Amino acid sequence: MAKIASTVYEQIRTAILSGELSNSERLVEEDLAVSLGISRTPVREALRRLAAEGLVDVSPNRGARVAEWDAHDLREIFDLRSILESHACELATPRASAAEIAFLENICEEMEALAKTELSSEQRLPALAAKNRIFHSKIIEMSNSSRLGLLIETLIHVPIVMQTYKVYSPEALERSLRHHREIVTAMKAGDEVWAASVMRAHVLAAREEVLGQNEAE
Amino acid sequence: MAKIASTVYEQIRTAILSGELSNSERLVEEDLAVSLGISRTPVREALRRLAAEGLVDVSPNRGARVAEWDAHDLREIFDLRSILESHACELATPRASAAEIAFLENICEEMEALAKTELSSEQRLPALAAKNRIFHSKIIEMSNSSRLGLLIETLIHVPIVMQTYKVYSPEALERSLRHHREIVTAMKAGDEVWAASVMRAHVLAAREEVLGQNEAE
DNA sequence: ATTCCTCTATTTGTATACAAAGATGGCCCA
DNA sequence: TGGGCCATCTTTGTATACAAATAGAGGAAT
Repeated sequence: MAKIASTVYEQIRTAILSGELSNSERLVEEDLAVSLGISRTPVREALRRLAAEGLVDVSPNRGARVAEWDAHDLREIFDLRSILESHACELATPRASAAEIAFLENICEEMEALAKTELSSEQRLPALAAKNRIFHSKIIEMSNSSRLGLLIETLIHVPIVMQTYKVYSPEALERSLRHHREIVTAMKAGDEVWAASVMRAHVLAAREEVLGQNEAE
Repeated sequence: MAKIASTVYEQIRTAILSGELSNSERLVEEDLAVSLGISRTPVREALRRLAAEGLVDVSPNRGARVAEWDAHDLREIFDLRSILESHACELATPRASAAEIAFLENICEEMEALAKTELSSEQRLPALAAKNRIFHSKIIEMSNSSRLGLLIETLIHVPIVMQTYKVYSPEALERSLRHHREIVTAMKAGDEVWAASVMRAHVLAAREEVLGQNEAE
């Protein structure tokens, strides 16, 4: 076990993203340390790191708690994602190789196949979400801008938390898959404006899907 | 003194931004601790925080060193800033109050007055840079998007480092001030597309100014 | 009964001690 | 003479001990 701090960081992060740690739950260093069988030092380091990523809030002398987000936060996040991911598309399009295009097309096919299966939503949604992340990550990677990737990475945490419990409607899912196809088509055509526009629409559509469910509560 | 870790964070950060710590210089925890008369613990926390902000690089078991940036990094950063700050303009324009517009106009006047003085570049550039930061920060604040502000904040560190030693040409300075004026005019007119476009041009122009000097070396 | 205050218990912040991983330099061998 | 290996020394990673600050409960005053 190389670094305890990194391990515990992953553990707490996973616990937050999976919803295991409820919203605004207090994260006491000592408690986490004993429950993991380690000392407070690496726990502390992990918490500060999570704070830097926005997954937990820490106040001086008052400790850390799981961060909380409302509809306004989600709107902000998706707006920014729509801008940054469409920029990634713009950068990626002129750089895209045939192999990369084929890779993206392959993901499209896999997702379409998954969507057609008769599995229950609970079974196929995680698989779809995983493929979806790969699709988006690939385009970001193709953009060849490490900082752009980092910015999007930090923005993506919160939607993941929300998605854990949300189910997309069949229409939204179909639209999403069509968007993916259209993005690849536009990139194949070398039209970065087209690709970027579809990506922006894609993320904004997702925003409405999530916000609609959330604001209705 | 409330929190030593925050104090030392500020100190190291200032030292990096002012160029006091040279590029890729090694930051040994023990050395920093004794030179500041404290223990390694808060130094360590400060270094990890700076790492999260991208000002230092840390490798496992090998410690931290001041981060290094090349022309490609700078290009990435200014590209992203141009997108994000123009978005801030777009959001800020419909929300701008008369008082806020007046505030921005006031900064424009102060900067123009500073530019006209007969002081040497070394004297007036820091003052101009400070006003410039206030101008941009104000617009970001007016956009009412805390995450947008955070993203831009992290992107801004590196250009500050570079600007420390760079001197803008008189033409670039004048163009910059005209951009500021035009941004305020566009916001006053309630035209967010205009405002955002000028802001984007403003940041991209700055990019060329910095890159031109840097790539020439 | 309510509000404010104080005291205590809990929790965070910092220091120090110890363990583990890298870097460095010299020495041996080819 | 040059390259590779071992020992040591430096530096980071983790644990523990102690100090400072906050939160919460209980009591006193109004």
